[in-house]
Amino acid sequence: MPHPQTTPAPTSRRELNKAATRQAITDASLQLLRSKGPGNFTVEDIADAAGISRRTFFNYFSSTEAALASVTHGFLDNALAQFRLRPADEPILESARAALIQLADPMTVAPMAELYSLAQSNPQLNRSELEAWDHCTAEIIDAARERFARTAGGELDELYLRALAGSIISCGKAAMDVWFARCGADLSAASLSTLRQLLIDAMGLLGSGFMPTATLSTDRH
Amino acid sequence: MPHPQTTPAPTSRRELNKAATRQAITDASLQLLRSKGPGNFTVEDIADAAGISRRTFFNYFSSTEAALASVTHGFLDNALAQFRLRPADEPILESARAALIQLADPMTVAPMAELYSLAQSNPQLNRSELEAWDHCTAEIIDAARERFARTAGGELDELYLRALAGSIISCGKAAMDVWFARCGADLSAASLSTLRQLLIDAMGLLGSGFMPTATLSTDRH
DNA sequence: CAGAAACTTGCACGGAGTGTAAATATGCAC
DNA sequence: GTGCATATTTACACTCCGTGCAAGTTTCTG
Repeated sequence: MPHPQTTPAPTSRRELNKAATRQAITDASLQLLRSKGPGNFTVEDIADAAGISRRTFFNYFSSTEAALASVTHGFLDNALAQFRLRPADEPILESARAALIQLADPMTVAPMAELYSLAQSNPQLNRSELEAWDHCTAEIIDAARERFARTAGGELDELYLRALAGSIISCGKAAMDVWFARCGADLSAASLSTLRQLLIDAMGLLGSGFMPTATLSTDRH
Repeated sequence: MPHPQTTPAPTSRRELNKAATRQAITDASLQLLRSKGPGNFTVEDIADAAGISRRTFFNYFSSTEAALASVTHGFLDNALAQFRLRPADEPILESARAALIQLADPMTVAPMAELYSLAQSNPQLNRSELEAWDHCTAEIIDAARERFARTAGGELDELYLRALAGSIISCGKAAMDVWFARCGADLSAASLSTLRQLLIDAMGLLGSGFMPTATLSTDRH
C-alpha cells in the first residue's frame, strides 16, 4: 500500500469494496506507468490489471491521468489537513511552512516524487498535475478565508487571500522543482533534509518580499 | 481582427496562408464557443466553419482547447515581451508590475476576458488555461535567469528564480480573478482602472512579503 | 516550365468517453 | 433466511478524438 487513505472509513461493505477497487485502479495505473512509460498503455490495460471492466474504470475516474493524479491529490489533501490543524492566530506563512515541512518524510513524499519524475516528460500528465495544484490553491483560499473570518471580523481582502494562497503554492512547487532537479528520486535522509530546507527557504523568500538584493538564502550546499 | 499578431510577418505566400488559416481556426472556435457553449461543438464543426478539413485542423492545433488557448497564449506572450523590454537593472517586481499594467487596455484584455468568463465553468478549458499560465511561468524564469546572468555574474539561486516567477504569475492571476469577480466582462475605463490597481496592489503585496497584519492595500473602492 | 518542397485532404484505424439496459451484489425489513 | 429496494458492475453500441499514410494540390526555386 503506497500511501494510506485519510478517509475515516465508514465500514460498510459497499464503501469498503469501492475503496478497494479505487485503490486497485491507482495501483494498476502506477504499475503500468512504471513498466510501460507514460502514454504507452490504455484504459483497457488498467482495467484488466485491476480486474474490472473498462466501463467500471470510468465510473471511478474520467481518464488515465485522473487516476494517476489521485496520488498528487492525496499528497496535497494531506498538506491541507496539516494546514487546517495550525492555530488560527498563527501567521499564515508560518502555518504553511509548518504544514509543508511536515510532509517531507519518506512515506508521504515517495509516491509524489515518483509521479513527479514520470510526469515531467509527459504533457498529459503534467496538465493533470497542474490541475491538482490549482485545486489545492482553491482549498487554501477557503481555509484562509475561514481563518480570517474568525479572527478579524470585518470585510476581508479577496486579493490578499488569493495572491497569498497562489504564491504559497507556487513557492511550494518551486521548492519541489528545485529539489527534484537536485536530488532526483533520492529519498535518503540527506535528500529529504534538503527538501525541508528548500521549503523553509521558499517560504522565507515569500515572507521577506523577495528582497531584490537576492541571495539571502541559507542553503549553500 | 480581435488581437494583432506579434510575429514580424516574413511576407511569404506560405507563411501568410498559414497565419490566415490559424486565425480562421481560432476565430471559428471562439465563435462556436460563444454560440454553442463549451463542450457543445466538435472539431468537425470548427473545421467546417473555418473552411478547412478536419485533418487540417489537427495540423494546427492538437485539440479544441489548444485552439482556444491560443488567445491566452497571445496575451501572455505579449506580457512577456513587455517584461523583456524593461531595463535589466530594474527590480524584477517593478518590471513585472510595469509589464502587467501595460496590458490593461481594452484591445489586449478583451479577448482574454471573454475567454476567461467562458472557461470558468468548463474543466477542459480551465486545464488549458492553467497550462498557458504555467508555460508563461517557465518563460519568466528564463527571462529572469538571463537578466541575473548578465548583472550578477556569479552562480544564481534557482529557488529564488522559480519561487519569484511563480509568485508573480500567481499574483497576476489572483488580480485577474478578483477583477473578474468584481467587474465581470465590463471593459469600461473605470473597470480597467480597477484592474490596473489590482495588479499594482498584488505586486505590492508580493514585494512587502504579505505583511501579516494585512489590509495595507490601497484600493478602498 | 519542371522539379522539389510544403501543405491539404480523405481514409482508415485504435482509443477515449458516455448512455443504456440487463445482470449482479449489497442493504434492510421482517 | 426470504424478499425487495437500492447500488454497482458489466456488455454493448455509439460518437468523437487524434494520428499515420498516401495521394492530391499549392507554393517556391532555379
